Amino acid sequence: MSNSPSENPTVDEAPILHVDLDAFFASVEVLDDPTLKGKPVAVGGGGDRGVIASASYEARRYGVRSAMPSVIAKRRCPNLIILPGRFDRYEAYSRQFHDIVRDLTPDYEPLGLDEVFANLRSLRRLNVRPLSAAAELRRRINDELGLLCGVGLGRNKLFAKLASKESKPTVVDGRLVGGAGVVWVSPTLERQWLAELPVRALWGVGPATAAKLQKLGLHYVRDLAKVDEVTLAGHVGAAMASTLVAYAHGEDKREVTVDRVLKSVGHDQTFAKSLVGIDAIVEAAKGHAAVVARALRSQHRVARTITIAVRFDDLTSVSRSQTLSFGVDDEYAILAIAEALLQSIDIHNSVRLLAVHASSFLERDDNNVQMTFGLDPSSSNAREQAEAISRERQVSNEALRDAVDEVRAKFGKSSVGVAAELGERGVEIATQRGSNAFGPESHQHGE
DNA sequence: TCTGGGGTCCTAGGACCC
DNA sequence: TCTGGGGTCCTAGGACCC
Repeated sequence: MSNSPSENPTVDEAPILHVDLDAFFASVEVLDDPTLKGKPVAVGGGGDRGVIASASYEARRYGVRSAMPSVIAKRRCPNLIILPGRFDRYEAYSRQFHDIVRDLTPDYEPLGLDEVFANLRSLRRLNVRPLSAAAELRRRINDELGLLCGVGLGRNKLFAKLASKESKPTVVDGRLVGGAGVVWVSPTLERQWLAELPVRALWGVGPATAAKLQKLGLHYVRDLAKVDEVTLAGHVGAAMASTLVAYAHGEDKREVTVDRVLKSVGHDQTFAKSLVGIDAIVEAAKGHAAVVARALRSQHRVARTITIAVRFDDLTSVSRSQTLSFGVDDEYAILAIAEALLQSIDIHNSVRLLAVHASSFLERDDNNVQMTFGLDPSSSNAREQAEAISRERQVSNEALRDAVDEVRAKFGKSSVGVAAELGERGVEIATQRGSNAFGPESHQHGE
């Protein structure tokens, strides 16, 4: 369903562009180590519980796909080279990718490291044609980064994304076929094309929703176009029903949002060997808290809500969260809350995954605790600053202790003895940082 | 085939305030 | 005394995306 040669849409006809880098992580690995070229390469977890994040086209010929358990991937392709992933490298390439897109227009929105939506409307006055802009984008990404990509053009995000998928090469019977590079869905064809797609092709329809739709006899997008939205809402929820019906009619109100604001950071880890007992879990939580704290500080954020989640060996999960009246960004505070929350969970089984997340961000300047003590950033008196920080930390510690107490009170009934013991340790951990008020970290505030 | 780690958004119920 | 309803925040869980 690609563009016919005679068609050359204007920016008004094809305002939205979607670029998707081919086999991104795996391609970067091959660029950094040319001896991998032509071999089946994947990036992901190599262990028993690993999953493939990205697979080269050579690996795809054997049926290796992203999100596939590595054990299965190895079974399908015994020679598969599974690499652990070097995200700093992918981020470096991603930044260059974004630089190239930005040369086309600053009006773009990244999705993960390897995809971008761009709004071409601001190019109207420059008389830029979307097809030539897309071709130039591909050429630069290939020349300057050594990466291949697919580009889709459409009336909205829905069609641009579907088109970029269509632009990609696919594996059929072990052979690589197609790969138009740039695809535009023309208005005369878009309805019919959409109608024939399986519901699973739509954004937001995953395995669970697809199964529900299947039960309702809705297999293709054309089926969705005829369904009563209120009835559908009874099965998939109001928001999902509304967007699905809109998509089925080719409507997509999502804008290209240039500066999306980060809303949460977290760290998840699936252990090669499940953890047994609360002590091992709390020990692991220390590392998680440190990772999350670092992420918060690097984003210049403080978080009011700490969430922990555990997944047991039977694959059931539970989560607990606590929202504080103030924001935190250091590992001791995060750990104190996380530990109290962990104590509230009935650890009835060995634990395969532990997650610690932070959300409800406050700008540092809006943080209640700091506000209360009116730290004056204009003051050049280092000693005053240090004393203010010390006071602030003390109050932070008291507030933190109260917050830990609150968690204990909320969940404590079932395990009073354990909770009491935790409380002591929680405060001890919190105090540890307070005693460090004049340590290295105060410099960044002080002088 | 037996499921990662980084995130986003939605839902439903309860608490609380007016 | 018994009662309503809207708005907002919090919590737990689920689904989805790359």
